[in-house]
Amino acid sequence: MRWSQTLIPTMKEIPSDAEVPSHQLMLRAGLIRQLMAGAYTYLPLGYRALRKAEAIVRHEMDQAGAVELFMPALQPIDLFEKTGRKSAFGNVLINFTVQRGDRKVHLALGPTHEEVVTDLMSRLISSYRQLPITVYQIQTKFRNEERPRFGVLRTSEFLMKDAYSFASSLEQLDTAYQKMYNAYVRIFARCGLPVLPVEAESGPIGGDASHEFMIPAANGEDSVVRSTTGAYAANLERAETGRKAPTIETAANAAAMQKVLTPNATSIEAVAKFLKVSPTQLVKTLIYKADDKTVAVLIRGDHEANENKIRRALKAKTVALADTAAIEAVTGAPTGFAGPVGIKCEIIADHDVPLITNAVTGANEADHHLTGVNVGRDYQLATTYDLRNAQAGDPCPRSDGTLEIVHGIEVGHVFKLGTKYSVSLGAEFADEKEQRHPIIMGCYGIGVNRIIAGLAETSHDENGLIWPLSIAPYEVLVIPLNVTEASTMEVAEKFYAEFQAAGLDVLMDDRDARPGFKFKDADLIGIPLRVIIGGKGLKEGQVEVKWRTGTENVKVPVGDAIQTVIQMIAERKASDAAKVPQ
RNA sequence: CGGGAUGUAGCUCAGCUUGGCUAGAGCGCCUGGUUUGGGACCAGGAAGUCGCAGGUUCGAAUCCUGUCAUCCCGACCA
Repeated sequence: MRWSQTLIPTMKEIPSDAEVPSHQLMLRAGLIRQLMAGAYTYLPLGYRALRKAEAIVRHEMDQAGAVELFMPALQPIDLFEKTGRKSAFGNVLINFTVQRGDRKVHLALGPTHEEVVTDLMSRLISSYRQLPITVYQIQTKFRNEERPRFGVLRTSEFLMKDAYSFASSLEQLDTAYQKMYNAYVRIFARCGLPVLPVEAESGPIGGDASHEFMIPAANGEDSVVRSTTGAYAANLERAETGRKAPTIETAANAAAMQKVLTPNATSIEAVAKFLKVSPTQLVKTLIYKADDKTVAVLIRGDHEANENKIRRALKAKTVALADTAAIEAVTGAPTGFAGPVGIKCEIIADHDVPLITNAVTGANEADHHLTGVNVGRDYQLATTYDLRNAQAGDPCPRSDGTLEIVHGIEVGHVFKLGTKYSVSLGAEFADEKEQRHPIIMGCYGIGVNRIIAGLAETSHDENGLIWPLSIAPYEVLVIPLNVTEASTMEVAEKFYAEFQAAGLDVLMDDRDARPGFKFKDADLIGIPLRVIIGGKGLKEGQVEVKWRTGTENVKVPVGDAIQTVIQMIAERKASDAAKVPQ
């Protein structure tokens, strides 16, 4: 492609609306333009990169034995009503009614395709002999994000590769899951993305039933916990603290319990400040409604409760903070003064709570707290649980390392669904004894746009983008320094034609602009290999070749240059491919 | 949905506090010329419903009210 004949609107200045690096660079390099919050046009350069990512995803899905199909984005709302996800998605699900003749039809724009694919397979699968099978598509998804942000990282319309596996046994599901997991590792490696697979909230099957693939990045929306030894990585929602259940006994130096006046001190900070003690000395007593039961959850003052962990510890379906009436019913006091001593409900505690000697807790009485509270003497615990979010410095649950917290961009997710959708949509198969069972499913998503945005976010320098060869919109950029010089253009045109003939993706900057201007744009759009033709070099019979990441220009005789460039690209491809795990 | 900020030319911004003639600059764009190895220079030129609506006023980019949009923080995120 000739630069003058395509549309690459580079910008010298940073658009004021863009804050994160990927957004700034993708705008400046002419990859995207915004239509509205959360909706972006992919300009020619951006679309080429997106399609390259798409091609890698498609190739690896095919290699993993998944079969491609294409489902409608437009979906009937009743499928979502059957699975309960109309209310689960709430406002995120874009849905509306349209008039068809004399009736109204209620439609949704697919935020994902579990319903559609399960409905489809329920009609197509009848026997265990047809299983297992994995299908996938690459398609635009729609979600009415409450707050689209970070440019292209979080949008209301995005390209997703979604795959769904259908199995007749847990063993088949495990195999399908592992194939997808391995394919994901290869996909991100081929895209040049340093992803971290982390354990994620896993839903009904439990165990290692869900992994997210995270790009470590300062602007990532997810918090990821990882061990310094590399033995463990998990989403903060999921991460174990690595703490063990302590022996529950009253400390030898337990002080007497005292009731103290703490007017209007209802928060941990206020109480700590008022009594001049560290928040680590306090016990937070959170009153939860677990299904229909009211429960007091004890967490150390400086820790954050994790509702998923609480729900699992209580074996409840749902947990939510209790309302004021329920709190007053068990504490006999207004909100903010709950404590374990004398409370009228079940108590569960985090591992770190009984370790606090002479704790400060609420007194279950307005404007009062207790000091010198000790487990075993003042309140009783049978056991303790992991109920809080992990923190930096916690021990690693799998090794002798410690945990640290990093931010990450979620670019992929693999998930063992189980039978949630097949049960609600009646997708069943008959086994060899003609017994009917719900099909066991898995789902596997990749945000294709996030591959591009993630690269822009993490692979750049002060001059612009740095694309890996596999995703770069063009592999080679030919720069004739002066397009008004016939001798320069003769060489440039020959190179351009020969590179194309050799199957390289080549862009030629044929604009009548000064060299410095072209170099700045070249750095900005980040094409991996640059061939510079003109000036003194050409008089000496040489052209210059430079990697975007390199510091040195390599001078090559004009006659050898075509072969040299073709070879450099081939070698880089080979060395990139060698880094991809089998 | 709660909090904060911003809307003036394609982009970055000034002008607004204290209302006053034809609304400015840099970059970009067009024409001509000189230039040509890290975002050139000279001369000329085009381009703006000052987000939108209403109000106050002799007079509004500027003051008031409403509204829309965008960005950031938080809540939310199968």
